[in-house]
Amino acid sequence: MRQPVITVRLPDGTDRTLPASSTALDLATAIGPGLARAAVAAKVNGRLVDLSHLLHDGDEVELITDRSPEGLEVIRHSTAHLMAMAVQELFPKSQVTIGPVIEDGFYYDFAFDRPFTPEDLASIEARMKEIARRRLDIQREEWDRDEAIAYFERLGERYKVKLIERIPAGETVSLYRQGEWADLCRGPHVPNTGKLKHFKLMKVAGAYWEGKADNEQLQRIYGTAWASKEDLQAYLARLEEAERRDHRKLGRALDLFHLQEEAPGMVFWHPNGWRVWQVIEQEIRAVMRAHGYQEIRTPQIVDRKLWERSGHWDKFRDEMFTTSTENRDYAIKPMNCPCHVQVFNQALHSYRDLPLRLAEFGSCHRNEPSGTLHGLMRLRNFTQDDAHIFCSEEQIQREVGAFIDLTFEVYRRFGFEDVIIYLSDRPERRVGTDAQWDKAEAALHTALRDKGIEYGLNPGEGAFYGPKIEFSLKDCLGRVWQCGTIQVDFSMPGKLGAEYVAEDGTRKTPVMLHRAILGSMERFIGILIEHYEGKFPFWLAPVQAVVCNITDAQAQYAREITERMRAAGFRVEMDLRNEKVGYKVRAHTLARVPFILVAGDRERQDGQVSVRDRAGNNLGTVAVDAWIERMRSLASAYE
RNA sequence: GCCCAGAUAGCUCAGGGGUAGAGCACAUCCUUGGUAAGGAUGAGGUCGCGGGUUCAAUUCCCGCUCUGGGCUCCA
Repeated sequence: MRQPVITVRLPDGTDRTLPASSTALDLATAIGPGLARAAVAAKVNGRLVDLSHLLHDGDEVELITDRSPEGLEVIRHSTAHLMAMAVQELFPKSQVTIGPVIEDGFYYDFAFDRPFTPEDLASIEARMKEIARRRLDIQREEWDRDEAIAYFERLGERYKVKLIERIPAGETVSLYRQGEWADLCRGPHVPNTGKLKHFKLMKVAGAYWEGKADNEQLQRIYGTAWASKEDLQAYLARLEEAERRDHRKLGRALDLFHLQEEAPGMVFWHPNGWRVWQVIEQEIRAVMRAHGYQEIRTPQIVDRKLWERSGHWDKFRDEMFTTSTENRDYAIKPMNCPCHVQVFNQALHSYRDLPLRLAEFGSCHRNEPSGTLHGLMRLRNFTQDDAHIFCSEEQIQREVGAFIDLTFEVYRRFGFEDVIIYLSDRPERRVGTDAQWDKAEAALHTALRDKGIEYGLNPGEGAFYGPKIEFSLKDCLGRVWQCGTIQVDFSMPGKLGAEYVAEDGTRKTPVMLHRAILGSMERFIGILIEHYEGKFPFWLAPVQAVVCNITDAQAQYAREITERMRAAGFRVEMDLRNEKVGYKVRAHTLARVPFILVAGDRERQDGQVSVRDRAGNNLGTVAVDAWIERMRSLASAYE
């Protein structure tokens, strides 16, 4: 009698015939033992499933190996389960909650009567290795939803019960079992704990149940997992590299700035850091002027009444620094817009004045929660490259389009090509009419689409006063920081009495666009430091060149040529110390000075300098005038 | 703000119930040396702040501040 068979189709279009009741793993084995070893899951008719999944006639099957991104996710997910099992073996009182895959790894949140310590982490990791060696089969089980609830209730797993209760009654849920331990999970998982080899637990942290701050706090353990030892090592090396780029370390090493206890979240800029700031500020100032902005300056401390009128007092009182005299209360400004409206209001404007663009390097103070402060990236005192565009509704789209172009131009100039863009649209609580929101959102969408820009959508994440576009850059650890933004505001101009006279002689309220390109000057400098690993391009470098003499005999010559380069507008220092030239070269190379100019007797005789760059290349000996020309061309090319 | 960890010389870090150590940096002297560290000598610390335990605390305990990693938040 003939055995029943099924035929499945592989991704390359070929068909394969297998005995009925074959699993995905059987298919892998049939194709080759290497594939069977490497396979961690399968994709059947587009759906990710376990290797134990039964195949049917006509299925389209793709085997997922540990080399594919999906396979890696399966490994990480299974490693999260492995960790949870290890934790519960070691700490039977702990309760499991959720354990998702994240970029580069996974985490699992536990409820436990005490926090996990770093020592716990080591023993958990050791137990994970041990369970992996047990080579437990990981099996999928289908449970009735109510029976699953009963099961986890018996185990005292309150959080799992809550999770399953959200699944409609009567539905089937899946559990994955490895040995005695099982967890509610959609899957798929690797077939056996023995497949999990290259992982490391990274850190413990608190995290709120369901991500809500008033819920109980859980213990989160972060881990990383990879398909191979090499990948794991490469990842750990990447973290070390990130540490080398950390703007806080480089800020100290390059003497750019410091922070200290007496002024938490506020920066002390050192001469080198402030030079970088000044270059950036002058650059932005020039760009603003060229694009029709007028720079202004407004007060730091403003009567509370203005913040009440703008609505900020109501919403952000706790985050505002305040001060008072005998009979008046003030707030140190947390933002510039109300002040800019005051400037706008000092004249009766015609529609002919619009769009009116007012810019300010506005220093703002916000009393951010202590736990959120982070180097230059998140501060209590920061300076925005802020501007407000007062315009009519009809002008929104053009202004947004022009701003997008400007933003990309500026980012490119600073060396950033990788920009992450999100559009946030109307939240539930909002001001303005639906018609206004329709128009404003459409203006933002259209402006982005016209430029052919890819962007994501954050539904409902807009400000209460209008939709916005946000432009973000990444730091050395891949953390994303918002820099640029443009926000449509229907609310504040009206609240603060801004008006213009329209063509027909009636008074109208302008729309206000809040916008910033760099966002916070401090944050942007932090990202720049990490992006360049402190090796600022020539035009941005705090010290662009250092002149080093070889012996005292060239000290006077070194002074002369330094002065000439300074007179030409360059930031040049000299090092006349009684040290060998090798010592000086090393010092300034480590300080990331773009060019080291050695002036010895040979150079002095011919009016030259010997040029070496910070990468160690010898650029030869050139006449001082020629060198100044070379610096000019580098600076004007933003190199 | 919440959870965990940390705070020792200017910087990076070691140490440990009996008032402290390295490297670099700094100062002085010798050396005038051609592209990543020349040599010698020296100075430098209320061991974050406050309280407790102890004959004795920088070390152990508690509180606070700040920093770091997360969580929440971010006009």
